[in-house]
Amino acid sequence: MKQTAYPFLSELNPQQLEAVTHLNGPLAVYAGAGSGKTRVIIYRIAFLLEQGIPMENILAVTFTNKAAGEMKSRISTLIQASKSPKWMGTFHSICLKILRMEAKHISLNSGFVVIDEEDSLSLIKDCMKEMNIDIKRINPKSIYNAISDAKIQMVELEDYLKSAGQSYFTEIVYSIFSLYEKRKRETSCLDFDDLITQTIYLFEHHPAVLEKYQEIFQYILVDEYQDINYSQYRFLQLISGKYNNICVVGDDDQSIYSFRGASPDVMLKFTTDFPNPKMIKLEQNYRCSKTILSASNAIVKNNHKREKKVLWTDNENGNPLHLIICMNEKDEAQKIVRIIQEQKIQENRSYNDFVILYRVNVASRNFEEALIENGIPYQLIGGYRFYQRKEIKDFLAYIRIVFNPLDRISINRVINYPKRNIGSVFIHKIDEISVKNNIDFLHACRHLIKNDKSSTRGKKGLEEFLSVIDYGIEHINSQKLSVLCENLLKKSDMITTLYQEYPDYIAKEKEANLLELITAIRRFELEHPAGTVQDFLSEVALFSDSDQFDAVADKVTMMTVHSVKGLEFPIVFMSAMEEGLFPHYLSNTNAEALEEERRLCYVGMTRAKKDLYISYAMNREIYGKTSRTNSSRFISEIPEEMLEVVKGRANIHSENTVSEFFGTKLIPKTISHHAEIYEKEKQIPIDLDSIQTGDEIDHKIWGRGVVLSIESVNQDSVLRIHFDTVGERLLNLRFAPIKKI
DNA sequence: CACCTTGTGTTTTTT
DNA sequence: ACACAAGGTG
Repeated sequence: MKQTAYPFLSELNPQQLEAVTHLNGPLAVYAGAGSGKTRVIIYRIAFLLEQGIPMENILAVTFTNKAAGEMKSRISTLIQASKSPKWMGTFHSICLKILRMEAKHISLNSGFVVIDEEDSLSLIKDCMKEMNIDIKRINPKSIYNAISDAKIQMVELEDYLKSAGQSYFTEIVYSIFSLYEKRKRETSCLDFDDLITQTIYLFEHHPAVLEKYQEIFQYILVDEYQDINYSQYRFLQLISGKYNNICVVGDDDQSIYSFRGASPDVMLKFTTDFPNPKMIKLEQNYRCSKTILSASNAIVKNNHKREKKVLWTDNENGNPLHLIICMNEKDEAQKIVRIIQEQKIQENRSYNDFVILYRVNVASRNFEEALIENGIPYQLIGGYRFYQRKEIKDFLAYIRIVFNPLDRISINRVINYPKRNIGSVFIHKIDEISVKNNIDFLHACRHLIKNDKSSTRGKKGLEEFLSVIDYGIEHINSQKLSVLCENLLKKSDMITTLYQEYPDYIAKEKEANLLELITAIRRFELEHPAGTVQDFLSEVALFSDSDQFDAVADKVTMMTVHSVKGLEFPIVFMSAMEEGLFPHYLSNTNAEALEEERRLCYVGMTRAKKDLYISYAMNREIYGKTSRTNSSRFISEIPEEMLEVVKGRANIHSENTVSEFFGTKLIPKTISHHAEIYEKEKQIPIDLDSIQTGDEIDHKIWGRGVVLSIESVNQDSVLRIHFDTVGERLLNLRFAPIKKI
């Protein structure tokens, strides 16, 4: 190691420093929540570069593309160089890059298309229909899961029955699996899992290629190692095989993707998997207050399957956790919104200090409404992803067909959209022509147009469809992608159709989304001058929710607990903490799944730097019906002295009566809280109608003040009050913590 | 073939 | 509540 002083190394604690400067051989860093994990990775890369290791010999695998992007820019700042690491991204994007370059070795068309889960599902449905398997009796999603599982476990199609066992179900899976693979091959498509497994296949069958990449990837870093699955693990083993300079960073307590094939013990197994590994534990937390950290520890320590570690922090004790008890989900949303408004004014917070977390995406609805109602800017991460919206996927389908006329999934999607009188009967007819003449579907279409002299409405529609596609194919080389897309959009008549299909305001939004897509293509052209349309399309397919999170925008963030991993916020709301929702009822059946829910809860809680609010509603409408809830067992795992019930007026618009308040069944430990909150709710500090100009009031924080005026804004009363301490302030009567003197 | 009605199921988390 | 599929009618 060179003896130069690296100024940035002085910012590290001894363990971090050790992890950063460990040069050769396998290294596992157990990095607890908030222990400076990202910092270690970035500094380590910077250190490697300082040691003279070329940028292109460093591979850094991140969990999201966003994380990769952030890492790139942070490294550039740190080493003050404009060039950024070449090999940095998710497993999927890295494998994609390799496959594009090496496709020829495994007789793959290098212009292959990446299909997302929705596409995979619709392809599976098509296969099932073709095989006369009733979609109602067998859930296509379960087939998809079975296929995906097999791929993750690196079970090849031929070995599937041997490996999964012979049963009614596996036989069906096997037959659909076969057809699914055949269809994908015919149309040059790869699904998410193929990206990884095909790369491994490539390496295993072409030692020379593997060796080339082993030589390239001299230093490997893997973030969120606890969330990798078997195939990804296999990939790492292969590429690290020569130099063995692999550094993995993770936290088994934050393993929350076992449903995707990750298993928390990969982390624990690292020592036996790689030769002479070094282990470093980072146990100092720099993020959370003492209270938040110990409450989180109190929860996660109930898990049995974990590496023992004790996180500690030098941060101050901070406030207790805040428990918000709500009548129903609407009340919950209002209470949270009020707290945000209150905190913003009183603590001078900005909106991006807050994040509202929930276990399931559907829960975002009420918060969204409440935030809109109160004019609070927000960003919603997940749910309906931009590139997954129907209109976007419809239009992308046109582009995909133009560039890959074999793409049957896309053809099926838009051959009759906009409506062209092409129904299932007609499509079947084309299929027959295609089989009989041994030509692909699109050629069969042309064949039909030429040879079928009848003039049905469908035939006319087909001509229209072909003219759009042909226009695209014709100008594929003469027009820039963005220009071509603009023209295709016009030709396809999609926008006119949108206005016929939807009410104006919705159609407008969808049109805006499509224009946004064109903008995104233009941006792509600028950023990747050499990029091909396939590159753009795959980028789109691998684009994830969390990629759109904008930390700078002054907006309240809403996202699932899963997607918040890796982020931190001063103030965190964990909402809908009820049995059945969190832990989710589907995880209630086995102990392992329950432990994962607990880890998930831990992940959510440890995002909070300063204040952690936990809320639950005693009645919740979910999937169409309202039912009583029980508070989450995780709440009762928090030591009582760390928890303080938030006072607040019950939602006056609530349909629930006070007697229902006590009807809720409770986990024993929280009963006292309920009794308490009920008493507090009764002592509402101020009466809505009893305030008038000139009254003297007492504010929780600012003390004595005089009401100067009362205005009505929307449905709220806004008080202008002059305080002795801070002067004039505007307060909303609905949530101002004031008492009349 | 499109449209409407009815019925049925399905609802975790994501690259 | 919602989405989707099937089934019937114009």
